[in-house]
Amino acid sequence: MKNRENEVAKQLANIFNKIADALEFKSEIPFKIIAYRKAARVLNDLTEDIEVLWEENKLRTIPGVGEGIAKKIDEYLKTGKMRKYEEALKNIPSGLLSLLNIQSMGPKTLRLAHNKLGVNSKGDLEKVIEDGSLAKLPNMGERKVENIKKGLKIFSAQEKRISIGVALPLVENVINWIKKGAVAAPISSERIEPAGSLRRMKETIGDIDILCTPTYHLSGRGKNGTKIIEHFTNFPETSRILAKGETKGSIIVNQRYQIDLRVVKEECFGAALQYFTGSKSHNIKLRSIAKEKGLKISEYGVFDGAKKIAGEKEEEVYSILGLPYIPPELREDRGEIELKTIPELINYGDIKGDLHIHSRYSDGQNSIKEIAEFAKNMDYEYIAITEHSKSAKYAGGIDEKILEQEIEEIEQVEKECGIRIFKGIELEILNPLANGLDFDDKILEKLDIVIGAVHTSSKKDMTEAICAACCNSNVDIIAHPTGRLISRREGYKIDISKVIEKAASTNTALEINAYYDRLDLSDINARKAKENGVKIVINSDAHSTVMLKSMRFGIGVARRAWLSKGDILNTLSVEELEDWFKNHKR
DNA sequence: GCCGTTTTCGGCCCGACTGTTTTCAGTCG
Repeated sequence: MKNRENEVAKQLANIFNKIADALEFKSEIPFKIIAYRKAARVLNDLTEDIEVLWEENKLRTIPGVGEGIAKKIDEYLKTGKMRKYEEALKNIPSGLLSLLNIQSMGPKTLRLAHNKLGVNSKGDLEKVIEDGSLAKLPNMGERKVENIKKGLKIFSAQEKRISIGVALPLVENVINWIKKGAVAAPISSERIEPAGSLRRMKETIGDIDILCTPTYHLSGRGKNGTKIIEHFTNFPETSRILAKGETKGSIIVNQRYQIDLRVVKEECFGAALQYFTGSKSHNIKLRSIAKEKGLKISEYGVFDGAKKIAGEKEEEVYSILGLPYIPPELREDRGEIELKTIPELINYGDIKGDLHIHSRYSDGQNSIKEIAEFAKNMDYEYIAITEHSKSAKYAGGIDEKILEQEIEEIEQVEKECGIRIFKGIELEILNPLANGLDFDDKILEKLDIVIGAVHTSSKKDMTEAICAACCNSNVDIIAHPTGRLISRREGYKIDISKVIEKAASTNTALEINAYYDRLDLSDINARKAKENGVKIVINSDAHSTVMLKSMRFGIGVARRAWLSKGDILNTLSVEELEDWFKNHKR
């Protein structure tokens, strides 16, 4: 039996990453660090159950796991401990290594700040920035400190928010846990749903809210709410219980994530769901509309004087105000309340294929065949294999010769698996000085799909280079157009409005990259692109088969951007898409 | 610490960029 989302493999990945951080901090040989990081990455995305592999003595079949790491995994699975981990973290204050996540703060700088200035925490770091002592260290200066300060700002802003990619699976686990503790109630229609920014599919989430009705009760006697909440607070990964009552429970999970559960009566569930979903400004506007009509909205329902006139279903709350039902992803007070008709948003089942996937040929984890089979199981009609091109050396970029070999393999697998596999490349857009694209047109013409992409973190303005790529008749899509990483860095320097205009005039599609730390384009930019008539494509940018599942985060962004099925390239059928590839730049 | 159609030892992770220097150290992808 597969354990929950391969929890143990993820724990191990986390441990190996921390070891790598610690070794980096101690300036160990880089190759060891790389090896730990690789093992961590592979374990994090592992599809097989790690404990099964362990029992069958097959740990070493995992790529990146050799004798040393296999031994450490074995030790951990046997004893729940790992000596190497404890040893690596010895003498390093807890919390210090997390500062490595600050942009421009690498292991060398951190060590220097720690050794010379006694920096042990974020607070210490802020202090030595302010009093100027950090800038006085060797090889440091005003500008470096300024960059760290900026990095710190992003780090602080994101520190308390949870990425949707972490929050959603976590909530699903918690909901399953609550359901598992429930006994089918005599009344049907028991309900449990996440609310808040998570339900609105925001890219980052503050606290996680879950609502349920008391019909989710445990066997035994006692008040329903109390029982449910008692069970909720026993969630295995709970590190602290903040509150535990009859209608509300609140826990901290894994030392970091706050989750609230509210138990609300069946007849109020719709109103409560609406209320707790927000956003705040959306709700304020609804309340003012209600007021004009002489009504009052609260989490308990819609009231005409003392009389409750709606509340069981969320739809009622809107209809009673004379509004169409507004999907959660639109509730940001960005004009959705004023709409006469709500756009038909793309649905989670509308995507027919994934057009940006890496296999083992570059830095992906799986073979083309594994990817094809997985995609077929997801009911996709097609996929595209798009490795990094040769200049992306750090990501195992491939040259023309290997690309030709890969094309042959793709054709072979396509025959075997019966799913259309487009032959593609994620083509490096070189920085302005290096001029142009990574491959010449001759080879690009052989491919079905060319995705132009920038990866280098150059501070040069990339607008012109990307616009030039749009003008190339072989380039179909621009991947992750701004290059931001939500938790770590702003994008590269780019005038996104210009890129959108150029994409529109050249019929180049722009990507919503569904990887949860990118979600790039953002909902705001994607909406701008739509308004300019740009085609959007939602891609997973998967480096492993598991990552193919992250498509839903991209669809969330698309919904928040008011996109419909018709705006999105990979809702087309195979034939329509082939047609598009052939003709969009003619 | 991993890995092997060149190897059980000796490669692997390299190049661009920034900001610090006066020839180079550190970060990033």
